[in-house]
Amino acid sequence: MQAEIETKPRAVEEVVQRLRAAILRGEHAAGASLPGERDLATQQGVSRLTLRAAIARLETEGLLRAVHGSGTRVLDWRERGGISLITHLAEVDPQGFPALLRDLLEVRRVLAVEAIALAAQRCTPRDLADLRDHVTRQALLIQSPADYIAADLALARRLALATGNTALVLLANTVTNLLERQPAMELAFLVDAAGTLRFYRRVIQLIESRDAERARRLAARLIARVDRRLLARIRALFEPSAPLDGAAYAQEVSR
Amino acid sequence: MQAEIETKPRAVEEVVQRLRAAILRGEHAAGASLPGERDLATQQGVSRLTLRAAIARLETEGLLRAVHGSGTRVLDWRERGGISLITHLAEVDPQGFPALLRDLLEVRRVLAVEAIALAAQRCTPRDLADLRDHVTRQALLIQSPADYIAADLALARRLALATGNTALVLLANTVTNLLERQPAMELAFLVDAAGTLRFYRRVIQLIESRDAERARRLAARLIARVDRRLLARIRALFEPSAPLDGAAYAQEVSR
DNA sequence: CACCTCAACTGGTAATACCAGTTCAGGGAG
DNA sequence: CTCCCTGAACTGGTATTACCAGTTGAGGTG
Repeated sequence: MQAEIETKPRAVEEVVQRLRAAILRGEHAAGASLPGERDLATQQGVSRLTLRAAIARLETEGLLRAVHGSGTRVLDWRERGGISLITHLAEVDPQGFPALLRDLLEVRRVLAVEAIALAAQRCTPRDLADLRDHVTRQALLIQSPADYIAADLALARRLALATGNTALVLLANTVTNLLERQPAMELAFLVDAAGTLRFYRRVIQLIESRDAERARRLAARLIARVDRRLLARIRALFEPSAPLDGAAYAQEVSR
Repeated sequence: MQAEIETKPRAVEEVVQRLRAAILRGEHAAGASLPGERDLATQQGVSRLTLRAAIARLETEGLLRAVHGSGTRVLDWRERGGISLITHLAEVDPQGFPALLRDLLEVRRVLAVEAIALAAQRCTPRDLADLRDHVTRQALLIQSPADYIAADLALARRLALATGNTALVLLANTVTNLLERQPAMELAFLVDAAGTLRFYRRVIQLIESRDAERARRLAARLIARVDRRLLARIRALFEPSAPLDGAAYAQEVSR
């Protein structure tokens, strides 16, 4: 267990976060032009090179568009912003967390249901064994939140692999890679780790049945119920208390 | 119409493509280390700076992981690769295009069905008007493939916005941003542009009905049929002919 | 033999100069 | 006066060089 608690944040990373937060907060209006790279670099206290690296990343996130000779314009994140923004939106507006989680769960539900159905239809015996192994090993990590979460995300990747659908695999990777680095959202699943494990075991049973239609039907109900409970708990946490930062939230959620 | 036919590819872009293709082709084994940045830069004929920019992008795509002091390792794209790889997988293995398209359609179907249902349930009158406007305007572009595709992708974004689900909006943006730059896959939809427009009009009717459950049921059937037809045509195109490059493929598809 | 240390890797930043598109004001031709 | 065209002065893109900062592992030291 190589404790990765305090990885010193790189300069680029800090600039990215500052700029991203400023844009999401609307301090740079959509459509407006950013200051020139030379100015912005000194303004952020880094070299132009580092500033450029930051801009490049924000470009891939769909927040900026740099045009050679013209300038760097701020895009409307609702029009162009990529899925990687979803965790950072919660950072900018902590009160919006429950709403974002609801949205994310709505998407996860339909994707998970389809994944389960496809897996029931196409997964290999080896895929199935992998999934079973994974769940039993994850159960042992229930005391260690960080490892548990990592295992949880890895399980999602396994399920995607079991579908034989490359698009689903890549999509799962995109989201899990994201949550691995910004676990704030994934932490929500710790509110009922034991229940989640039972849920996984029933999902595996559905896949084992090899009946895609039945799996789809039952999984839809099952996940809808799980999501409702999860969301209710999260909303309850947000009712009385003040806005939470990541650490306090993690502590509260994991009890 | 500012003809954007020949935008000179930037150096970074070329390096990214070469490295990505090499990795996806397996020329750099997963888990292995890349040559040092100094060596790799001279080897690729660019400065170390440019090479670093390329590496940074491949990191966000989930193909590489650079560790300060240690080196840059190649990741297994099936484990970590993000959704942005889906278009490039087709470039590396043109024969796999129909399979990838099938996978992408399977995912699109469930997301689109859910989006339609959510839109029927929550969209504002303004959202609905936007959608209607968009379809009528898109119909006028049927003769101009590039514009038609752009409009098609924009419509997907509008639909996502109409759901009021932020996760869905960002996900739609991620995929459409991708396809805008690498239209190879989106071109498939040109095989039946007229049919697609009819399809859109029926979708809007479903949303207008404001009956989420009915919309979900009918949309699922509708999309399944559209996808089957589309896939059949694409497979037919790939049967007799040799591997196609982008231009030839576009010409063939749009007739 | 175990431990520690240090040199030689590795990637990360900085500073500077220059290349290459875009823009737009200003001047000349009609 | 209008139009076009040119060119300086922006903008982002690349190259070069030097140095900082983690990692690693071989070799010295207890």
